[in-house]
Amino acid sequence: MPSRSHRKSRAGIVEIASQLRVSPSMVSRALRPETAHLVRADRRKLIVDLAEKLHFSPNPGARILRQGANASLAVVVPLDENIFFSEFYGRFLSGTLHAAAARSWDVQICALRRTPGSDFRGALQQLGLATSGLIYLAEPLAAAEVRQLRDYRRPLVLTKSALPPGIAVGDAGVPVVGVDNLEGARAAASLLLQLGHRRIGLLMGPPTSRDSIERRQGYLEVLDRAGCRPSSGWIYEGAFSAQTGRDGIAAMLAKPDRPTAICCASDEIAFGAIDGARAAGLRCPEDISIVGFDDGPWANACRPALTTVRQPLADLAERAVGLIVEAANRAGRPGYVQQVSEMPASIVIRESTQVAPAG
Amino acid sequence: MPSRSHRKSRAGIVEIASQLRVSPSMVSRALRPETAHLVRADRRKLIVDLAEKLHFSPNPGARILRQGANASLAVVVPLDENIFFSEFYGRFLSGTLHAAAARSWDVQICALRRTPGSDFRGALQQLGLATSGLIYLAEPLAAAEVRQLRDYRRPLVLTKSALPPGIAVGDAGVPVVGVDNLEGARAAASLLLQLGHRRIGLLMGPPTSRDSIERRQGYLEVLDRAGCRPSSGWIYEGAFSAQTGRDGIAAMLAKPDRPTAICCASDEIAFGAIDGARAAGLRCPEDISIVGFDDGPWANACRPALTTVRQPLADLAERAVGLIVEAANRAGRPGYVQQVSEMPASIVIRESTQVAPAG
DNA sequence: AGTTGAACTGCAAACGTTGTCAGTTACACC
DNA sequence: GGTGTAACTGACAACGTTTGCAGTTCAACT
Repeated sequence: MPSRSHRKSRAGIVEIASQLRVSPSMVSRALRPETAHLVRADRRKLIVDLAEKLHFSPNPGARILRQGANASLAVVVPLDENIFFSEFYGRFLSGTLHAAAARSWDVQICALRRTPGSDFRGALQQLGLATSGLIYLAEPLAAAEVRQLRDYRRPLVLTKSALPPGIAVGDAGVPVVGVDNLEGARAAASLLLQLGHRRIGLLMGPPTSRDSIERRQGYLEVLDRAGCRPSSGWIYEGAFSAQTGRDGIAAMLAKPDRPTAICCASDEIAFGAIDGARAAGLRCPEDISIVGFDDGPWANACRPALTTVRQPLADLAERAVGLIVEAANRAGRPGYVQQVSEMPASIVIRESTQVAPAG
Repeated sequence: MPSRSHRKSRAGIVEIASQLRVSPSMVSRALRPETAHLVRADRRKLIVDLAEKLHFSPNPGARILRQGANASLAVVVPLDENIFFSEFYGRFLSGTLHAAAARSWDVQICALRRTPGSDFRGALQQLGLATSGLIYLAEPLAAAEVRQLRDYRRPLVLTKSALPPGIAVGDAGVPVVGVDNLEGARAAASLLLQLGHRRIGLLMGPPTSRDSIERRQGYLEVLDRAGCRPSSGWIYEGAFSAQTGRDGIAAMLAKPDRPTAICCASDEIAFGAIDGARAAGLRCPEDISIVGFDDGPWANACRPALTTVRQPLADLAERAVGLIVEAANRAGRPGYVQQVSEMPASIVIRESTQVAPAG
């Protein structure tokens, strides 16, 4: 903990005031843009100069206390070594930073270590202590935890990915933002069909992941309608990792009949799939078309550049921040309006897809 | 800004006290672990229960004000869309989160938009308003800005990458943490020499980047000593991006004589180089060995897995947080001890390097 | 029953800033 | 010189919590 003697060294507003033989009020006024016009110019200059010289900065505690709240929100992330590597967290967070900066809000990022027995809501409470709102971006919650969250007394936004698959977004009782996985997956599957592919495989994420489930559903919906439902040997599930892509495609290629196109549940899986295909002597996109899901930075930097579904994570973050700020501003408390925001995902066509090879 | 009526809804310590006909002091004591033993068990239970029921959480402002400081630090990052994508920021930040969590400090991440004319120190001041310390992780500073920072009155740590190339780390006048680029680069170059490579090219980052300069120096030092200084056509500089790798290797392969190994200034450049080599019909590592610098998550996930220099960014972050916490705890102010911490970088040998081809 | 000490409790004073309110000054105008 | 108005100023009371201090209770001893 910061020592308390640290504070002793601070020159406060009264110190400045007494040196200048002015009242503290004047110093306060002179130093804040909103009220600066209230003090005579020459005096203001004196004050500002001295404040500058003394390296004055207002005591945050006092300011927060006085003003009742501070313009800051906390983002709760899992305490995981690699979270920033993931497209999802990285881009969402940077979007949050942007959106918050645009409103001159501060962003606090807290890691949440969840242990099964611990008081989840209490921990969250603790984390969000010094902020006006909370965006939950960490591991999927249990249904019971979502219920606990309903009466959380500060502005709170959940990401859809954190909502357990069993709960519909509309029933969460808490504002939820998410990407329209269904529509994105449908678009990807449709593209492959249009390119003439009929034998299409699926490389999906873990079956416990809401995102993976929704994407799978979107793919299958379109393929079913076209009469191209993949056989079970053409559906492979694993972690959201390159290794899953490599393993999955190896498994598919071991079968007698092989797909000419693959839908993946993430870019990373797609990279692994391209790599695995190459290792097996297949060229992408000539021999096999592959679409990812995310449109992370690598999608455009790798070769072949990846055709993929763009997750509008920045928009998502913008929306989440917007909801928080709005809720914080809503003076009275006219009850929670259930807010569900699904952001449209769109397909980005690059090099990893091509018309289906003849035969 | 959060509305002020928001606060009205809060049940404070006095509210609890009056409902229970106890003094606020008792409530305060009962609710904080440090002082809980001072209140009789039955009473404490009453208080804790009611606090729980009312979803009480202490007003952060008042607490901070009273205690003089709060256990939190701010990390200043650039307001850039892709920062989290970069290995550097991502891993450093996640390290910071870890280190802070271990000390139960909070981390606030602020984006700093730097405009040339603006008051840099003031902006920083503003950003770190509510925190006890600052880690500067954003764009390289100008020499004048570093000078301004010397008398920053709160614990502050700079990353070496942010220090302009003109200033020695020892002269910054501010604690600096960084990676020992020199030693890392030397190790990489030595490895290639040991593998029998003599024709070695360099794909470097921008000549304004301190990191790139130091890495280049490390490479050249070792190569010079072995009598293998690359000709100027074998040294290519660009952004820290895959495209630089692709462009650079294309340029080198256009020359009559080609290198058998390449040292890169970052993993990303190395990925581009591998890709470019492949596009030109060369296999990595059989025809050309390539080493990166960073050891980001992709280094191990791509094929061939990248031989690279591991940046101990988590250690770096740990050290930075440690310095901040220590400085915050140092009760008196026995002057700034100039702290320079260079963390050792070590080489990780994977698949992208091999003994030099004969001839 | 009186004494002692430990365990517990409440009062009141901070912490540093800001907004309200009631002045006080300065200045132009009659 | 008086009046009216606008511009400026200072005193003071919050904001909600923590903590030093001075009690008060209570059980265990003489």
